Amino acid sequence: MKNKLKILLVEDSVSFAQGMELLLLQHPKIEKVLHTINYEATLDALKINSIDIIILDLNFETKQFDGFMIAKKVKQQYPAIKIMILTQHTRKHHYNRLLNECNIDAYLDKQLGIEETYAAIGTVMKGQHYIDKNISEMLDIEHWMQASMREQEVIVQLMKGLTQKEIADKLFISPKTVEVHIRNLFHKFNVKNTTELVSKYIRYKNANRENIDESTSPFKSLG
Amino acid sequence: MKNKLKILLVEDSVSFAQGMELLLLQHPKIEKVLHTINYEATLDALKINSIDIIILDLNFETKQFDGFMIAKKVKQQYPAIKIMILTQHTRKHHYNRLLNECNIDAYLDKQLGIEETYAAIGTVMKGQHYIDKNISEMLDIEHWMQASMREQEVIVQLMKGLTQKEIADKLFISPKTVEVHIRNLFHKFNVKNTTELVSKYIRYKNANRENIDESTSPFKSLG
DNA sequence: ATATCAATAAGGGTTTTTCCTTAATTTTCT
DNA sequence: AGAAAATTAAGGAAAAACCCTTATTGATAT
Repeated sequence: MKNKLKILLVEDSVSFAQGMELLLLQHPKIEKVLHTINYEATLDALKINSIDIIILDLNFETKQFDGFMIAKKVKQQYPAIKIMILTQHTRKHHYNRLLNECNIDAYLDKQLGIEETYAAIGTVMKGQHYIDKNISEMLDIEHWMQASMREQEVIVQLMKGLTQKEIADKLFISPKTVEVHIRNLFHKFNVKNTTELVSKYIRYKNANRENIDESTSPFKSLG
Repeated sequence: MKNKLKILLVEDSVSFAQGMELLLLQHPKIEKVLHTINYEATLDALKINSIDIIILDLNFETKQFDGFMIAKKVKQQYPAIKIMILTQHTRKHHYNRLLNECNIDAYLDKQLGIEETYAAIGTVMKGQHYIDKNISEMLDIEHWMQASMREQEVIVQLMKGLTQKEIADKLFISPKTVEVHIRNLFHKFNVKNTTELVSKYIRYKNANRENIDESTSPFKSLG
């Protein structure tokens, strides 16, 4: 990595992109940061600029901004450009599609700090893939998505230290039913007891950090 | 809060301060960000500048940079200035000393995002105290510091879902001893069973985020 | 419409955890 | 050196967790 890097940030949240740009430019190896917000602008930018890395924010909510399409098209036209995915909502099928169909180079959790991004850039420029720890961990226990509502209610009570009997009283069901829910959770998530269950659950929850999720942009009002 | 805010950042890690400065200046209500790295420079800066808020990074490791002294002195000389503490290693006695002796206005976890800082600034400028959620949670279970080495080893195995017998075999001690360690932990941390124990433990560990702790600065090399 | 899945529940049995007490040895701190 | 805390361990008993099987109801999906 002798030359300085030129990065294109594809991100539909302008304020987030601005903060990101400032942080990226802090790094001595990063020379230039461009910013586009959609498919057309991205391809236009690539025509007139030489870009090393695209950092692509996958926002699956909006339809007019399809990260998959951008990733695929760019990799076809410019195979040398590294594509790094930034996301908040990881799903296993997204992950598989991006890695296999689109040949992306890195997969990062948006909630993580800039240091994670720097590390990913280093790895990717060496020609290796970089999958962020939280995301790979999350994928392992992606079964959480398969947990039913009732099952999740039970886990929440387990974390508080309630017994099966106490949970039954709280949810107005039989202790035997609570037992079934717990046993089903054991099988779904391949754990041996409630201790391991909540252990995995909390680590997953934390990898997802849903409490911070509300604020896509770090720039809120001061009230 | 009609006027724009002038902030003084007291921080011994220059790179961290620079990133922080950029982020703070992103906010429309923040006009100016100064930066000092020690006691004398801070008092000098206060003599020639009108400052609204001091964001003070408490680094308890180094002795030449005593956050307590700065906080106390500033509050004596300039009672109108709000002091916000940024820290990575929260301890209950630090917290008490800062709030009671030094009259600081906010207490924040360094690992958290800029949005937390913005929220804290808003609260503090209204004259209220702001104690970040992670920190208050951490203080509640600050007893973790009282857990012995052996007890912590046992918790780690509990999280993996091992039974008392299995833990005993792993640590080459009697199951009865494992039982004693677990029972002692119950009393120390005021929980009812292992499930609640590991639940609290992981949440504490995560509030502390020791895995990210190594890197004080977000600006690492690209390798 | 019919198969699949979520949620409910029970009987009966084994294993594990949890609580109570008591106590010896080692380590650590003052 | 002496006190305090950590680590070790046991016997006995109650409570809870865990495993297996079977079964009904309601919702949802192909």
